[in-house]
Amino acid sequence: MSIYLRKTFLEKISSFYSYSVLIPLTSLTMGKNRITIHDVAAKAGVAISSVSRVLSGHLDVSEKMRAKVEAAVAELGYEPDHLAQSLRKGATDTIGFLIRDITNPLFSIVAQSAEHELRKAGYSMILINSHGDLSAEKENFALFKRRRIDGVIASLISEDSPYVRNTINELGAPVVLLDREVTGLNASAVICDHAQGVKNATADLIKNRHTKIAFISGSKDVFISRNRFKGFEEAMSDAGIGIDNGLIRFGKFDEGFAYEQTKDLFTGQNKPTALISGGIGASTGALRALKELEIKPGKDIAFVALDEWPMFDVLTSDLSSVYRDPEEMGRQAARLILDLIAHKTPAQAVVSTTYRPRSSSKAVSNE
Amino acid sequence: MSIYLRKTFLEKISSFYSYSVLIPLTSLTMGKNRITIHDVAAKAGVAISSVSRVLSGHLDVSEKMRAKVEAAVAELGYEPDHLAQSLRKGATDTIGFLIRDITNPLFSIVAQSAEHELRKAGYSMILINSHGDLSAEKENFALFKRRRIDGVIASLISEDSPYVRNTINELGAPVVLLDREVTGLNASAVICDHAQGVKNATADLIKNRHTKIAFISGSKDVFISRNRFKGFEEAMSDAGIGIDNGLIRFGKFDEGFAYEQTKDLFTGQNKPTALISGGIGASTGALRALKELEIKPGKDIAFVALDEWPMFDVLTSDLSSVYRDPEEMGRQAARLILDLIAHKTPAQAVVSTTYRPRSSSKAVSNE
DNA sequence: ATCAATACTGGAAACGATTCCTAAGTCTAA
DNA sequence: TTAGACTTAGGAATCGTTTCCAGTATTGAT
Repeated sequence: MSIYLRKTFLEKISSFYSYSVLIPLTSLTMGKNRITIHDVAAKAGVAISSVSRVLSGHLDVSEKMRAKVEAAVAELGYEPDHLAQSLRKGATDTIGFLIRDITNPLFSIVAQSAEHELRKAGYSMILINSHGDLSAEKENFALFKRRRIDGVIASLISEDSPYVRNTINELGAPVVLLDREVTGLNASAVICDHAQGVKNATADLIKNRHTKIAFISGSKDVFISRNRFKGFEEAMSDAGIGIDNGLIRFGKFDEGFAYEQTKDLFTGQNKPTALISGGIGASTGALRALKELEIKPGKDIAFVALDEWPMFDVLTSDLSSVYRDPEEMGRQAARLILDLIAHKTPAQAVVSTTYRPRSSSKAVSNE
Repeated sequence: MSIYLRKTFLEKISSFYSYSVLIPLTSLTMGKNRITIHDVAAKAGVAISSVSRVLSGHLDVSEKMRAKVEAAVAELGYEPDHLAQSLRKGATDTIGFLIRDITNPLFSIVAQSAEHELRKAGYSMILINSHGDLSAEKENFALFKRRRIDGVIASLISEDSPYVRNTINELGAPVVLLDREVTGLNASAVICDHAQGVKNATADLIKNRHTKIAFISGSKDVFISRNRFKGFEEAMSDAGIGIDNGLIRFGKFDEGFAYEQTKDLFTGQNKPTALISGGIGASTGALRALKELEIKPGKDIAFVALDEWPMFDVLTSDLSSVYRDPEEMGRQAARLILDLIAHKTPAQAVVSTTYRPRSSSKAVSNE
């Protein structure tokens, strides 16, 4: 037996020589001499199945065997090949993270937080960006499938739709969605309770005698916009103030849209006295427009940004905000995907939002 | 409209309970019935080797064979298993990206930009964070090795050292380093020409009659600090101004260090009239300290931040900066690692920095 | 001392592809 | 018509593991 093994070992050794003669450069850098379970078995004089058994902590191994194998492993510095393990076991210990948009620093924090959490559980994370492109998103799911990812955390472009349902079903792996409501699927979700924070923010503006409050957000078809607007509506109706539809601007999430709408709002007939802008892109656009119009948030008008971005508190001129904790979102997403992999039933995690009043919302309406 | 919204919201609340009732079936979605090359071969009535040959575009296949196989592939919707391909080919088409620190939004942009570029070349990217912890960094390299990554892009914690050399050599895959000088290795690097931008910034401050310019940066052992300081020194010596060592503060990259140093500088005897802070963390700390001291950058003192962060231009009170393009860094890193994988010789890419004067550096010294 | 039960171990078959080697088939030329 | 060259297709080995199955050695009971 052991003779046979030794023979194959020598054969392997000799094959290294022929390789290195043929390709001296690559073999030097690429560490062609990978140590495999065969080498360990040969060194210890046992069968490869025994090595595997020891390493995977199987019950039926004698102390002598365990000692022999562990000595050989230590001496050779053997580490199992994750690739081969994956192929055999059918699990890659890898989670795909699909991010929708580069420009949103919030999501990169979510991603990194999720990565940290997953790593603790022995998983790695593959990060892919869709660049806001729907066909790229579909392609990315296909890539995940080919790579036999164990699960996906996704910040989707599209909303609940047959398309999403198909894609997720075809994937053949559990999915956690960020800020999306998708029903009737084997998918969990991390949902933010935007409404609560926006409601509090709006109520605070109303307390400062604002009634003409403008509201800019992305597409109305998307959960996040609807949910934010819901908080806005509730606060207004609680105060008995009618909503002026001319001040409500749904459209796109990008900076350009918010920029134009803000310009339009504050150069028109019916000027608002306060502005709530939904999303980081939108806030950026709105602030840029205000700057050009020489309107000072906190002085000339009241302003609340929905979502914060890195260094928000230090760097902005004391902007009020509705805050959600991106690290918490990442942690929850990781937890949910691990639960799904462990065959628990899908669930939703709700992350709360909090209104953080700063000086920009202190401007009092004098109308 | 609002009725619709309220309805979905209620659905959401109740979904905590209803989900598990509606969908008890995890195995249905888990697609156990994977289609393999065997299935395709059987369907087409040919050998699996022939299927492989067709799919890999090998020359010696007849038209009839190609048609048969392609029909079977299309009908079954077959997609090759990337895992099995990797094992056989010895390449995983995967690049590891090692990021040093979550808190730096600049690097998350670098990562995403690199990912975009690598994806175009058929590679995926695994993202791992070291959280500034040296032992975690070492572990992460080991993980990459076990996963048979084809190459690594790394923003290292440590500087050129035997430790780094060992780690990289043991990895057995090419490496691209970000902002690090490591010599005598099969490693490429993306290096930023910090000196140039800092020199221009300093010269501008000098032009406004500043001579007492404070300089805060991280550890002096690190390339980025040395290189930045070099630009500072050059501008000062060009102007014939001696450097006051009491105003130079090397230490750590974190916010806390810069905060303390700034407080110390501006409450001491020998107050500077201008401040250059190196790195995003440092700038944050410095700005926070200045805010507490009620010193206004651009009015009471001149201020230049090294590196920008997302939405820099809109959100800060017109801070001057030395800018480097993180997307360009990502692109260069991707290009370099692909070159190394293609067995080209290691190279360095130099990314330039530019001084962006804004109002915060316009304050003129009146001493 | 013999037999059954138990504890370990080794061999071999997966996992899903690629690729080398060889054999069969086709075609041209003598 | 047949030998030789050239295509084309199939079989089997391989990548590095895990895991099932069967076989041997050991133990305890009768």
